[in-house]
Amino acid sequence: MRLATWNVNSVKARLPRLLGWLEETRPDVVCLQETKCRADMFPAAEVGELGYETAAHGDGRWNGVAVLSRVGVADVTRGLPGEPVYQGAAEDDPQTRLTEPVLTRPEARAIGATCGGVRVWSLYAPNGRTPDSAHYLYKLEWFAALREALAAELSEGAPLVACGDYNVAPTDEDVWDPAVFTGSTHVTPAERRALAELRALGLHDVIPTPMKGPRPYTYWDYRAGMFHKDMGMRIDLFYANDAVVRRVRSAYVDREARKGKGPSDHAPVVVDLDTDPG
DNA sequence: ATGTCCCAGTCTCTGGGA
Repeated sequence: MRLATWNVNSVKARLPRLLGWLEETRPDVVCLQETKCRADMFPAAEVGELGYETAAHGDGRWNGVAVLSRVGVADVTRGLPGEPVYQGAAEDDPQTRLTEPVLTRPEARAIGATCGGVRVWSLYAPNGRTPDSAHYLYKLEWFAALREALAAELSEGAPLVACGDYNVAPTDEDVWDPAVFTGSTHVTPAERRALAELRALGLHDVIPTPMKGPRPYTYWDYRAGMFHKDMGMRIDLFYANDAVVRRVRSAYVDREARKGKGPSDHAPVVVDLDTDPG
């Protein structure tokens, strides 16, 4: 069974590349993030022609997550119980308030589905912007809601995967130059503590093989030739419980998908599992 | 590092977000 997670940075803009990648890579289950697409606008028919069922959760312009599966989609959950609502715009200056309406409902950052006997979560953590911002506090609150949701599901011990764009580099090894990130989000102790609390629930970080270069980065900024200089970050994570980890045969970063014309700024992480021993 | 890409609305440019 082949699973993958990929922040596509707009499923509409990436559709030709997504379809080509699905045909070439043939994953059984794909978790997508930053689809930037309302659920009813998701190109389900196009991926359906390749044999995939879709479960999508989207609110339009930003965010958006989905699960594609050719081994079934059941028990779809959109959002997290108790997930926070970002109120930052209300605290900003009056001009911002005029142009950016205060959110009244949660953002589309989590969707869960059961696919081929595995409970799968596609996750897109808030960016956090700067550590002194309201958005950073929102990010930490979102992780707290995620922890509660996963704790409830993990208590059964059934196979579970929580993968996606966590917008946190777990260690200094997971950024190209730790000195550059001093004072920035993605590396703060509180964010890393949020990841540690998830692992304390019984989740394990399935670290992929980089394929090229010393580190398995999954994201490289579009600007300044960052990809070609391998100045990246590992922020797309594949967290799995014991029932999944003991079946992991291999895992890799598909950096080929970051090359060429019109790529996402993230590369997919692909994980192959042995057949469930039963 | 701040060199690009994507989105929607103000719509062949701008501002916001990452």
